[in-house]
Amino acid sequence: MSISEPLEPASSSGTLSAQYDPASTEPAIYARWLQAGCFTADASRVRRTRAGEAPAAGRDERDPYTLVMPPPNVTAILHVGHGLNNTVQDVLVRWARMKGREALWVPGTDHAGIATQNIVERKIREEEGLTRQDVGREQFVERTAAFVAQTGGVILEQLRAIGCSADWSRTAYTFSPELSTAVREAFVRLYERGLIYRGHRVIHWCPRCLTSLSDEEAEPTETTGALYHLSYPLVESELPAGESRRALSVATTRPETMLGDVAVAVNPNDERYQGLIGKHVLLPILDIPIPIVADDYADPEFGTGVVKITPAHDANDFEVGRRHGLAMPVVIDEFGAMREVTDAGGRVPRELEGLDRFDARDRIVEMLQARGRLERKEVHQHNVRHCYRCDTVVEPRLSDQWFVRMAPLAAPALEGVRSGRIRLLPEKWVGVYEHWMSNIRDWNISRQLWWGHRVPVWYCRDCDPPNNVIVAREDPTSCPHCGSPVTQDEDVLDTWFSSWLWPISTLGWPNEQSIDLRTFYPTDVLVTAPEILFFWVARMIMSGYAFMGDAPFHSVYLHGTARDTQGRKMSKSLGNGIDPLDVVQLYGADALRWTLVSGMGLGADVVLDPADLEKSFATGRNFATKLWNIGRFLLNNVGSDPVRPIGDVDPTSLGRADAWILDRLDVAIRECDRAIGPLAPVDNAWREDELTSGLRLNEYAETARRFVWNELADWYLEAIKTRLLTPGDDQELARSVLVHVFDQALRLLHPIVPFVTEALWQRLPGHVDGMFLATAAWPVARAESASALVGQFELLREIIEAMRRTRSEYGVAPTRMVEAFVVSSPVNRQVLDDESALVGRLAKTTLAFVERAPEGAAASVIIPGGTELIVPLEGLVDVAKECARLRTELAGLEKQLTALEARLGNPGFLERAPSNVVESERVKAQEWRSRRDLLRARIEGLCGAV
RNA sequence: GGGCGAAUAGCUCAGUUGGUCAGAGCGCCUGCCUUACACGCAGGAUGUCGGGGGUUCGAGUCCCUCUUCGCCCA
Repeated sequence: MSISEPLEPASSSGTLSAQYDPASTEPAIYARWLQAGCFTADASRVRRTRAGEAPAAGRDERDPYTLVMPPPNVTAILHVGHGLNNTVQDVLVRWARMKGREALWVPGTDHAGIATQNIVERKIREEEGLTRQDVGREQFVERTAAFVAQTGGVILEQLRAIGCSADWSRTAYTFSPELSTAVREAFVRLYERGLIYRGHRVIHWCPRCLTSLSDEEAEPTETTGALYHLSYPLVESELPAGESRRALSVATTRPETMLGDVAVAVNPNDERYQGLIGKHVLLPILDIPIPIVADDYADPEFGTGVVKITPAHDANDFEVGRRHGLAMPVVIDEFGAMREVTDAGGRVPRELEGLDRFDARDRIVEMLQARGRLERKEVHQHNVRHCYRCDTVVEPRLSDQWFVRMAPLAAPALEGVRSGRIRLLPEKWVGVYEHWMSNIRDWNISRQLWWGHRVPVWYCRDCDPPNNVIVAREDPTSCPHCGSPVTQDEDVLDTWFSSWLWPISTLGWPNEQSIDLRTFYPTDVLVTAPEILFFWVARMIMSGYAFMGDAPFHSVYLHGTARDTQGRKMSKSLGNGIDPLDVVQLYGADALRWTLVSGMGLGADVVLDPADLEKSFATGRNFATKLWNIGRFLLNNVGSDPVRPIGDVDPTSLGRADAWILDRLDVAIRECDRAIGPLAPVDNAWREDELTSGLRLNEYAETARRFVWNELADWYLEAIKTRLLTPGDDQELARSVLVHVFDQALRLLHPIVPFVTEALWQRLPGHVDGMFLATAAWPVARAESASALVGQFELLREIIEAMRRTRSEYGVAPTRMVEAFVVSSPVNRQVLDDESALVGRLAKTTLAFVERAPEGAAASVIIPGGTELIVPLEGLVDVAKECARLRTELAGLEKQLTALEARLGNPGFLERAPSNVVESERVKAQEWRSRRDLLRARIEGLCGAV
């Protein structure tokens, strides 16, 4: 298919089908966009004023607008969460593109260390009955890479089906050679700055994945467990005189770790235990003496105030152990089984050896009970950390790991948000962010996995520490100090250590001369879910400052979560997910996108019913169909002959409806602009009032919808139907205005529903082949000017609506013509007289102008502005009912008027309220008074007395 | 245990800096196959803005408190 070919060969009748068919339209349009390069960013068009760079003269120059896509796992398949996330980004990037920015949306995937490794391990186990150890590291990595090459990145294809306008020519992958270079460079630089170190401490360990996890990856889950109260006997020979206790009671949730106990701790200020500090208790089962130490960590309020210390199996105990120089016996192995691992000679009884930690817990409790050392067991609520990838209970484990020293990195990142360089939306996340940043802990970045970036550290066989550690950009073959052989560290890096570089690495860093990096960094908005605020967003901000000296983006848009009707997060395991591709197939990508965008307040969750896609996505489908039908009407009635450009239309020739819809268009454009907000801050920092403004995608959607549906279709289209049928100048005028406002409406809507708008836009009369709505200009509102015609059309709408209400209230048959009397000012009378045909068509009413309301039974309405409408409706109007209705209206009005007049009579209000408010209240009071008087007169006339 | 946040129409939610903001969509009720659209058109109903107190000329909108529910961190 060629770009210049019409989208759909004109059918014999020249009309479109009554129903929009997204399935046949969307793929064709997407293919054209790609073919035309609509989504490919051109760095050479970008004006980026950097020191020493003069903007090139005489060229199409734009400011850049950059988004980096949160990279989905390379093995992921599209779910509605991705749909939501990427739709938001696509709306923004399409909007920016239409605003004339050089828009770049960088797509890509994440190699996802644990997740991908787990998948391939499972596959090998299922298909060949082998473990990865059987396969061997080198082989395993090769096979994983092959698996990724073969099946990975499916999700990026799927994103095209929902219309994502990413620049596929720049697709990135965290494990590509380029991005791997960035990872290594980042590691080496941080190491050189003293910000990466090897630490020996207790970390989170997943005994299933066999790797360490960062604090963020070990997710706490509220769990009902047990608190065991154990009795540790005091060493009697040491007891001070007068000590009556024979044992100390300690409470623990993990009795199996007692095998690794090396002390019990009490608070130094706890008077109950003053005399016992320095003495010993006998560790039950093992019957070895361990000291009673004083440490602030022991909380006098918790349990008995005595806490057992197991340095190798609890992070807090580890700190206590370090402070007191205690031994650190390791009694649980990497698989979570009881075993004498390190410094634990004789601590694991033979009968427990090799027993899983949870089985061992039961056994040990039995053993303690048998010895009379279990005092009691109580139900206990506490948080247990689980592996975020496989949900296994995390085991604290003493080991050597690589850490990033975070405090120095956090400082500028914290300041970036505090100073307004970066804003977080919704704003409530700022507090969460600041709290985390202010209490930041070092980041364990080493993983005992095979799938990932190998830690660029080598150890010399012969040198002594610390010279034996070699951290290098290029793989060394021998020790630079002594030439001896070197071996590389076995660990790989946390996947997030590559994704925290995403905004810089995808643009070419560490090559600081990279055109993309110089052109498109910093990026603009980061769109993601709050769940990964710490995992990813905060760390990207830190890396942006650390490596580029500037924030990676000026806005962080944290959107809500897709949930089912019971409020549960959609997930594969719950089976309550929605496949966006199902929705695309059934109703089209536009329906999916519209539903998501219009239903999503800033940061609010989107509730969908996975059991009823029709109900969930009808909103979007119906809207697309409505647009389609507006287009259909337009094409059928305007034809394909070119229309006069709106700029060439003489403004004084405009009719009331024309002036009105053009005014409504301006209002809609302004409101859309305000809702979606400023593209970027001026001078790199948000003003106070801008910190929370914009990115209200749902408001933008609603405004655009209201314009095209409730104003353009419901009123303008209806108003001009006869004009379009009658050849002549006025027909030309109406054609011109209609095509213009629909064109503008399509532009406003395109970022949200790109397919149907593009399909219609390309069919508008005068469309030049090869032009795309995707790259057309965003509408600009005209300068504000108050045309009398606009108010006159509003009067017509009021009259028509009043007539419709009256007819409906009295059950007048829809087809029956009704006569109504009008009492009004000469100006309004002239308007109504001019437009009698319109009123006749839209309200099925003929108007007769009178000086005063005629006598007799009639329904009546007072239009704002003082025009009276009296509808006789012989035989239908019930005078009593009408009087009651009018009296109710009058009562309500008088009540409000009383309150208003009280306010205006209040000196406090007059003195302290802004003058414009007072003034508008005065005007309002005047209007209400005259309306009240008219109502009273009407009631007197009809009902005799008020 | 600490911190943050939310409670607005039957449902899902808007409501930026206090001054018609009591709103939208869906749902519901009534009447319409009006030659673009029944995935539609016209009309309609519904809220003590969680309870209580306070500040203010004026409060869903600010403060305090209670209740309920989320999230994050220990």
